[in-house]
Amino acid sequence: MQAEEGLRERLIRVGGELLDTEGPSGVSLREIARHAGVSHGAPRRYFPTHLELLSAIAREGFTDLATRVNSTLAGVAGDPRDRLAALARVYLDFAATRRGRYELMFRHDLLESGHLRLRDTSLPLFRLLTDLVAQARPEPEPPAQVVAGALWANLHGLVQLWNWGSLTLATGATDPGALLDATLTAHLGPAA
Amino acid sequence: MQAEEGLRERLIRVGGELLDTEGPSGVSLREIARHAGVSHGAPRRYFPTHLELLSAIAREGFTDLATRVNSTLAGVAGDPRDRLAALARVYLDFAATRRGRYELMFRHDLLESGHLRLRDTSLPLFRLLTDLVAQARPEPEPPAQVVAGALWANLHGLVQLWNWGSLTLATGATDPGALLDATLTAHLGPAA
DNA sequence: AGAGCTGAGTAGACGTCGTCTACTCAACCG
DNA sequence: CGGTTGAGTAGACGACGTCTACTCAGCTCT
Repeated sequence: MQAEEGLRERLIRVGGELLDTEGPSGVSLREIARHAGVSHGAPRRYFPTHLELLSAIAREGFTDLATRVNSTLAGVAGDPRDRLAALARVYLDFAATRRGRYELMFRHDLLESGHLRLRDTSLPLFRLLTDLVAQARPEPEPPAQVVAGALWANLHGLVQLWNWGSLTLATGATDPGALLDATLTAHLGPAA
Repeated sequence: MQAEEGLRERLIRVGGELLDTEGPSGVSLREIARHAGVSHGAPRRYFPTHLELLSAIAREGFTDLATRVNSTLAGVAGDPRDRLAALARVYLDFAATRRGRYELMFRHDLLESGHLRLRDTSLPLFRLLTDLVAQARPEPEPPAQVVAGALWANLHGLVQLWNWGSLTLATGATDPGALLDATLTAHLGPAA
């Protein structure tokens, strides 16, 4: 049984669904309101501006991603390299299946990142990544933070270029798995 | 002496300038027309739709990037590793100084990538990258195309996250140089 | 019980946007 | 000199984000 859902939660939910089905351009304030069954002015009570509604949806996306990562990692004990690979796969899968949300999450021009403390939800994820890198790569140089940054950038770029279709065209690959393996090997050394 | 500039070229030019000064959201069709000193309907004769004007601007961005890369590479002879590093630096510099254009170039939701043969201008760049990788990394595995794809993804992600400010916050770095070095070393092996 | 307040949502207006269409008007051609 | 064409203008349309005035049910306080 679901707890009764207020308009605020409904707007976030409907907005997220619309984002995945219609893409970021189809998610106007009025369209979300229509799908939620309220007038176009109603969202204003909870989200003074379109930006803030979108930011709330993005925020929910980050917490959702964090939840998935954590629950996946709970099931992969042991070798930090394997855990890192699992994390990367969850990341790619999230970006593929919740594509609209993922795009929004990194469209900083649409987000009021500062005010809504969006980073509070993305920073723990990065810390987790850094910790795993430090465990998987005992060498002190370059620092784990730097490797983690490069690795994250690589994952993020992989997703972007893949979703855009550039990598399919350029490398002829049919799924990003091979590129993911190359990425992990490059940053962490060969798999055990 | 400049050849006389038609409205078509003027729209692309002021659009690009506006993009760098105001960001992607400020570049409405009407705003470009205003800055070009024509009525809001005038662009329609050359660009039937807003999308096509933006695509033309993005296309010009790709050819500009290619020009910069080629002229830089012409001045860096010898070691393919050095040439690759130079290419990467030009890429990052382009993204930083012509930030608005760079953002647009990878906003596939705003671009009619297929129709305008946008990829015709980006594909040669990737071929160049692949060739340099093949020269810099004689090992056959993983294939140069895969390494080049991963490297490009890494560069692209580096730019995105850097411009967003995420990497500054997460890694404490003050410029992306350290991450770039780590990236190149990861994908190509240690520098000579 | 009845008056007054409050909070949630409605409805209409405003300016801007992209697009469409009808028009002006100078240049050119026979 | 009449007619055509091509470049740009001007006004309309619907959709958008925002703002503001309003309704109206539910609550409290005597």
